[in-house]
Amino acid sequence: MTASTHPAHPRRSDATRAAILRAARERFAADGYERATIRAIAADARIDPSMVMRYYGSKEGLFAAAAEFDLRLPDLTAVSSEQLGEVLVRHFLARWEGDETLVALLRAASTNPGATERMRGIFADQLTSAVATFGTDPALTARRAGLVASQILGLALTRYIVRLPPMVDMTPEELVSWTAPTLQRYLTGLPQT
Amino acid sequence: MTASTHPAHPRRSDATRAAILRAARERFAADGYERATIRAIAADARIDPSMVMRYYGSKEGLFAAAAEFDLRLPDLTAVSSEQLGEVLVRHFLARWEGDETLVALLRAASTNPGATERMRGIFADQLTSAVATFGTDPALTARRAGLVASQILGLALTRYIVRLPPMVDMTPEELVSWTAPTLQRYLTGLPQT
DNA sequence: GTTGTGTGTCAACAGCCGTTGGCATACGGT
DNA sequence: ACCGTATGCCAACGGCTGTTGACACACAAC
Repeated sequence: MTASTHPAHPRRSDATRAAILRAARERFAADGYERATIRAIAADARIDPSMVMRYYGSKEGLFAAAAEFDLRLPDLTAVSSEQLGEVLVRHFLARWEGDETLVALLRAASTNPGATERMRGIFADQLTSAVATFGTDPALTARRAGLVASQILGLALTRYIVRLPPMVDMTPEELVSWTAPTLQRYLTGLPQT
Repeated sequence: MTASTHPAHPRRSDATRAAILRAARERFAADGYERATIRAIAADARIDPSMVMRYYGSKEGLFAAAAEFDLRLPDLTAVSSEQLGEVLVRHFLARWEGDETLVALLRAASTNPGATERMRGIFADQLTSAVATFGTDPALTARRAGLVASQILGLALTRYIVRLPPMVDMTPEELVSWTAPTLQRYLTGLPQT
């Protein structure tokens, strides 16, 4: 976003901006929105707190920048219909383990209204539209996506936030093999009663 | 706890204590741990903030009292083994809809370490021991309980915290019919791979 | 070299927070 | 009627927070 838009004028402060963003993501992920203070984030980035204000306007603005996120869902039309569940869990797990942005967003979503809405938007928009790509009953796609979100977010909550021992100890592959059938049924199973 | 232990000496302040606790649960459920201020809770209870300190010692103490919770899981040995999932979801949904304590605990668990540990304890102890009552492979009971927790907590997170529209709109019975088979498989299904 | 602009530091403000101690009042036992 | 105790309010403290404005320095353009 920063360097790519103005390649001729790379700002000297781009490194600082990036350092702030990285520290912010760490703190938000570890402490949640209200406990993560601008002073602590600035200290992590070895910079004065006022710089954060200058570059991101406010704490809300900083969080908005730090929680920018794209699920990068794969093209589900290219997946055989009986493997949808497995592909989805595997993708989400990889996305979660490799990027703390989602953990930051999830932690903050419980207390910060803005974060809640962003989380809701991500899963309502990106996931629902992905589910809609393969043709099922349009009236059902929304709740199929909602149910998938409930299991995916429950997985993340118990593994990364609450850290329930069995959920932490299981390997990604074990988690996939247990939860893939669940998602598969939510996605393609017959509507229940 | 208060009146029952000393039935001969009902404190005159029991009503105040209860009012504080009720207001605290509401605020913690609505705002989370850090945004729920003692001043706001005291105002809701129409009382001075210092009273909260006198009766509960500190904000942590107040939260500990407000988040006291028992899942009251039914005796699963009395349930036919193919109905375990349905019974469990129905019980949890009823417990969640009727008592905001769990929502308060869940909201706080994302940011407050004490709340996280309590949540972990509740689901690790109460749920695991309930799952252990009907005889399955003891080596698997912990992860079965963990998986059940992931779907149950994911349900609560998407319905009561993030408020994903499809998860909010579904009736409890619809939720039961969709998720009961999931829990059933986590509880009694064959170990995957 | 001068000027202008971007980058960074420092000190401080106002506000809210949890928490404390003192003081008034009402109650219950004798 | 008296006294100890419980209950409640009030004012204030110290600390931390997001945020702001003034000031110092570095760099690029001309």
